[in-house]
Amino acid sequence: MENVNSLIQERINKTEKLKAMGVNPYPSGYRPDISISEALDRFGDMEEETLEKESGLYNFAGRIISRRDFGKASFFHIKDRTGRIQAYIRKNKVDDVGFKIFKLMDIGDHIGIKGRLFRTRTGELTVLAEGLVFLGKSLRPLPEKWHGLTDVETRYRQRYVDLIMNDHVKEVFVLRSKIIQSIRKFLVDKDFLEVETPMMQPIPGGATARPFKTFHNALGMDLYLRVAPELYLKRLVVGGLERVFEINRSFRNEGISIKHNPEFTMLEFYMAYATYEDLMVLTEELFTHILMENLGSLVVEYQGMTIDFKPPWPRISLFDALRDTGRVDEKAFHSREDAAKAAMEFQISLLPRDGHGTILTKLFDHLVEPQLNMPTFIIGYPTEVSPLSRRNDQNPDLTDRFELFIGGREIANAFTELNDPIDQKERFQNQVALREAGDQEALFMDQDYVRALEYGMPPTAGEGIGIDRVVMLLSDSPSIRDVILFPHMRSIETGSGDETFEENKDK
RNA sequence: GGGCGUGUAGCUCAGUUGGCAGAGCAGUUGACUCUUAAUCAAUUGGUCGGAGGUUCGAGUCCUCCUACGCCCA
Repeated sequence: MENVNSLIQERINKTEKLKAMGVNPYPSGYRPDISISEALDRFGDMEEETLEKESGLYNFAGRIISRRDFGKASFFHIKDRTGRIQAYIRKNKVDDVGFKIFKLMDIGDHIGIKGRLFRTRTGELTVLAEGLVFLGKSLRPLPEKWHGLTDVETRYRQRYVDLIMNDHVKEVFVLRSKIIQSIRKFLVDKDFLEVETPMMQPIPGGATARPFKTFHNALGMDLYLRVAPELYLKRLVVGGLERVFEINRSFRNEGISIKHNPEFTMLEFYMAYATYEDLMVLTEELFTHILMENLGSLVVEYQGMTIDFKPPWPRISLFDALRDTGRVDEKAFHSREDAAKAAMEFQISLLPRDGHGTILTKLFDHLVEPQLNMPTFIIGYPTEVSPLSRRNDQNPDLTDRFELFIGGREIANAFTELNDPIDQKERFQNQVALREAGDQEALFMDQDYVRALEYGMPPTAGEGIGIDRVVMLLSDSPSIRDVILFPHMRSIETGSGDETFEENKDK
């Protein structure tokens, strides 16, 4: 158990004193009748004389976040979800017991204040307390008032403290929620149906990525956390749900970085009778909608660069983008050997099983992707790296697919869906061969998905958009951890008594 | 997996050439009924991330481990 330090002990002692006075340190049932922002909005601009006449008695509630004590009076600020306001308590305005209770309160405690508003000599709108209710004891001291909490590890591990101390953090997560609402509204207005598909899947699919594995005891079977909802959503299109979308978590058992969290949120949507070209237009429309609704502008400052989202966005083929760098020999586009040679020049690690298309895509990822700051559609992905995409009619080695890059990162991936069950089965077989050759990211054979296609999927296009990355762009956040409330961290040594961990270790 | 950096009081941080572990804020005690980083006086608080080593002596030097950050794979 953790050592109880003197600061916590001091607060426990105060709690005991409150109890001795007959005060419940954790009461329930108190209801504020005005929020802080409401009070500020309604009375903030009022002249002092009007304020005196108009301001009635209100019940406020909030957490004490600062205090300036005098002998028989005190100024302090309280904070609720909507804002912060100053309060003033005077011994002769509340009774002796009330003031004694206040003296036992600390920064961090929750308090209910009955009072009316006035303006101090310095002009700040302030609640003059006529009564107070103790609403909840905080046993741990909050970080310092001036520097606040800056230690990133503590900010992520104890997000609750981060949220108390850093208003900007809360704003990011409010924006995140609003962005998701905008997306939902945009799609619902276009007659898309929101659905939920399995996160625990017997066969993981829909993306080339390493999955997490778990075990269902009652069924006696392995299950995987999904790496994408794709194959289930497309089964629904086969079933006649011609426009579907899902916004939820996917899981990838890969490294953690500034742009990767093991669980992340993705929007995937599928639209029958549409092509990947239609989706480029739709994507521009969607981003315009999100940006105008939440930021009121199509121009965004991100980490010192200015990103202009005004459509149309350039569409460049992957090979052309690679050519345009001028850093890859033309021969690399025509033979695997020369592509491999080019990759070696840039110290890109290759595997013997990597085909020509894979090598060129790796070159693109290395040389082009980080440079694509303005919204850019890259089209013409090799079939080899696109096992679920429809082949291009002119060139079957390429697919009807695009990825969207913004701020040097992949934001979206979309394609006209492969709805030829025979071609799909062959693609799966190629993936299985890669898996057998040791590629842990390769797709599994999914017979049921092939069977679904055999019933006939209408011509369809689908897209996945990384929500976390979109929120990063719109909130000017450098790390994905800044837009995920509880990002993954290594667990701190829990000691030998952690039975839950021991029990699951063998699985 | 590799490289660089960081870890000292509840929080934010100093700590010199290896020589008594510090400051501000918070806390405690006292004064104070218009302050807002309130003020004034006094004062408590430490597994210097962990283990080992070098040394008369280690927060400081060395090795290993650990967590976090950044870069690379």
